[in-house]
Amino acid sequence: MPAKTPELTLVDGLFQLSFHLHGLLARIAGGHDLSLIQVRLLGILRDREPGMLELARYLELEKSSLSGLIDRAERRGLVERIPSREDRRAARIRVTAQGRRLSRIVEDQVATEVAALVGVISRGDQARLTALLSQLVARASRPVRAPGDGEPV
Amino acid sequence: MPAKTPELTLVDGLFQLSFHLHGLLARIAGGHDLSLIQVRLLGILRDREPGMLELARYLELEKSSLSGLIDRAERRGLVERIPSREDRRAARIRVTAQGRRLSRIVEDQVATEVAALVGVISRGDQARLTALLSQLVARASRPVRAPGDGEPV
DNA sequence: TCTCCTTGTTCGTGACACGAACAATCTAGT
DNA sequence: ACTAGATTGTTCGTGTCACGAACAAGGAGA
Repeated sequence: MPAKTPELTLVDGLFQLSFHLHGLLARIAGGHDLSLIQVRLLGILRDREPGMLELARYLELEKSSLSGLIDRAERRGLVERIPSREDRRAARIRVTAQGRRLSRIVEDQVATEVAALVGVISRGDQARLTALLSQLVARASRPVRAPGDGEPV
Repeated sequence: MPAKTPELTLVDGLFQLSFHLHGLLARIAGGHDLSLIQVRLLGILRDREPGMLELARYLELEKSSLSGLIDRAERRGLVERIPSREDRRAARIRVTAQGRRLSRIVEDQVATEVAALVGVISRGDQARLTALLSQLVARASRPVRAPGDGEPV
């Protein structure tokens, strides 16, 4: 493995930006007494009303981790447990009006800051960057497949 | 599904990629029983031997948070506290050979996976992406200064 | 009915982070 | 030299987040 290839610089750039964005998000969320995971939670609940297990899959958490997370969010009035009528074990998680409001505020603030950040490059470059990122994200969200694997049927 | 503004799509792309990279790093680190913060710690110690306060600044942590972090890393033989001879309160933190080895393994694995990820775009596009990221990172790493602030003396 | 599966909680453990309070030491002013 | 204050790092109590094991309750199929 050669030491200083152009790829390494790209890797560095990707991670530096990645850490910066995470820090930005954490800082803004923290300003509203929210953690990253809670922001993700509210984001997911924006257009869904999942059960605990479903929510655990979205967040890639164990179900046991979720109980406490929802407990704390519910205690703060951000979400509520809606008991299911078909299945008396189950509950659906719904974001409250307050949770939605808070989520919006954070989103707007993040969008503003990131817009300021990407404002340093030209419109055309922004479009190019968007296109490049789209390709990477598309690849990233596809499960890694061993070479020679065919398309799943 | 055309978005309202191109910026929003760019923001989404940035965050999706950012989360993916964080997850990738966390997954690889976890495979070696390391947390993200410990990987960062080892990375910083790669070419430094800072005191606790200096290290806290690098990691953006409170000094009290660091004691436990170093305790755990030291217990696992990844770092060691070197008592300073000039100042008997202070200690410098040094990565051990084992810590360096582990850090290398993680770095290589990450580099490999990210290289595979960026491999989906052409060499030329990789260079373009690197250039664009560099601009963003340069902007990001400049501290935001309030209007009227002078240079610190 | 009787079993097995599913849904969600509880409990114990541990990493991580913070602030307040503390001990030890260094430094400056007198 | 001596004292007052600053600096370095730890300890302690608190809280969030995450996990796995064990559990209760309800559903579903034989």
